[in-house]
Amino acid sequence: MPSSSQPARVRFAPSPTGRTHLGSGRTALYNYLLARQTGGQFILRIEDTDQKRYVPGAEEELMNGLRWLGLEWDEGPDIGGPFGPYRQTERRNLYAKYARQLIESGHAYYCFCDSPKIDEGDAPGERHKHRDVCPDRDQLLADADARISSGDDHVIRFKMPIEGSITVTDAIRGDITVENSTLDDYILVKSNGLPVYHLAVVIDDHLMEISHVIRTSEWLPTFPLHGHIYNAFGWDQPIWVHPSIFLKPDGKGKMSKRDTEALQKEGKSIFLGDFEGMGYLPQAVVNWMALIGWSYDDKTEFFTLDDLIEKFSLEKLNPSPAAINFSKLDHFNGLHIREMDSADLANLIRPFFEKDGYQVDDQEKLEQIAEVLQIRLAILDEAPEKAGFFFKEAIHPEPESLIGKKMTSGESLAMAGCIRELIASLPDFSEETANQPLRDQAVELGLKAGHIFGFLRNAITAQKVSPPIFETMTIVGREKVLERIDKAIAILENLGNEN
RNA sequence: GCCCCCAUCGUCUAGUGGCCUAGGACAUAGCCCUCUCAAGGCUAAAACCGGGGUUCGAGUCCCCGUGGGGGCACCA
Repeated sequence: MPSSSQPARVRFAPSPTGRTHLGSGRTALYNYLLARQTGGQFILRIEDTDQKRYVPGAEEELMNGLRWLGLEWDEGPDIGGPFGPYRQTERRNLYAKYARQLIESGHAYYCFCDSPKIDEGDAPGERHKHRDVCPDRDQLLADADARISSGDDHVIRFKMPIEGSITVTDAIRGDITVENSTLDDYILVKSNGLPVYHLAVVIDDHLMEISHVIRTSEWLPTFPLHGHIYNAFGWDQPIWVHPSIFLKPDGKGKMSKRDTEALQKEGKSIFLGDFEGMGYLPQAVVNWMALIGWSYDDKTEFFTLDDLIEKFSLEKLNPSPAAINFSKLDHFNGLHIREMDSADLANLIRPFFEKDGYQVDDQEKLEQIAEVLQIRLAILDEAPEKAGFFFKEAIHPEPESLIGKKMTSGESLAMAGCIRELIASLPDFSEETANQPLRDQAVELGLKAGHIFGFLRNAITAQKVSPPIFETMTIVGREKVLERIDKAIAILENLGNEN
């Protein structure tokens, strides 16, 4: 059931201050889903009013990450749109007019205090409220204007009502009422003339006709302020939605820089830009993220992006904070790998083989390998360790691995000879033609089929686990299979000579 | 410290007063299948934070505790 029948205009509005996290990915996803479901627009807006924290390249990584996930935006800094510009620093001239409007209507004031000094040394708990000490709060506008024209440094602050309360409504939590006495005269425009988030977000969301603001619960504490600003302008508020934040895997707090680094040491990461290289599918990441804080029903968990567009609903968002769980991502990745076309899988695993130094020049072979790997892979990254032997010129099985359970090296050698002869003598080589004869051979030798398969596995792959042996041999090819058996025989002979 | 939010298996969750003897999924263990490994199938263990109300009846509503989380910048 759609959350809203009206087309939603939603935005994802990150600030380019660092690498893009999973949490941002999920926020973007929810916005995207609502837009697509209702036939509305998904807008990308860059909130870069803090030049000090600006990180070059962050914007590019962000866009790459969203595109990798499949979240294409309809309006944004790179593609433009009817409500542009979509980068706040490019909108800077817009904000002054609105700030002045707030001042003239008595909802804001010029403040000439040196507030950093006022607060200096105060512990957060002891910090007094600015509005209780500010001498400029009730200054005549004419006087303030005179000081400004004489060049006095100033900021613009919201004139928070001293009494009363405000009620704002969050779509997943309901009404939230806060006493104005617990709020303060927040800065709206910095002394450099740029607006802070609180002002810019309200103005931009209003001008861009945003219908739903979906952002994480970190914004809940300043949510009442945003409500006040809307009221001061006399504007209608959008529908507010604050999905909960992600907690680190142990559930104790959100990811810190230290946690992030620790995670990377275990080969994991919460940066969107890292998932592809780690071997995850965007479909799986989307599926996984969507389900941290949202659910469809009591049993369905596998979703494609299209499924999510159809099934997503604001009503099923969960208000409580949720720990991220990488083993579940692995599981979803496996599910999505199994769902895909094996030729596509081949192209996806290729770079992982190449990264490990394998020469992948035979596309047909790669596709056969992909087919065999498809149900055995949870993470693409595992492909080389499971199937690297297919690309090796020569393999080196451990001598002991060629000796069957409860068999001597001599018996194993004899068995190997019989197997070699049989495989070489087959008119045609395939599972159909080789399976039964090999099993018969085992019986003839008084052995179990497992002995023969085990020997072949070790001789051909030099691994104790591998894909099913017939599929493996088919891909390797009879010629190379015989070569490797010969090598194994030589190893066994050598072993016999030593004894 | 102050403000705000949250509270069902280890984790993600279903549950909107009787359908709950609390359902699903991941992870864990066992079994089946089986040439190894997977995949798949079956099974097991595993939760309503506590106390008060309201009600014929509470996981579900209210209050208080407790616990967890977030925020308290001329950052977003």
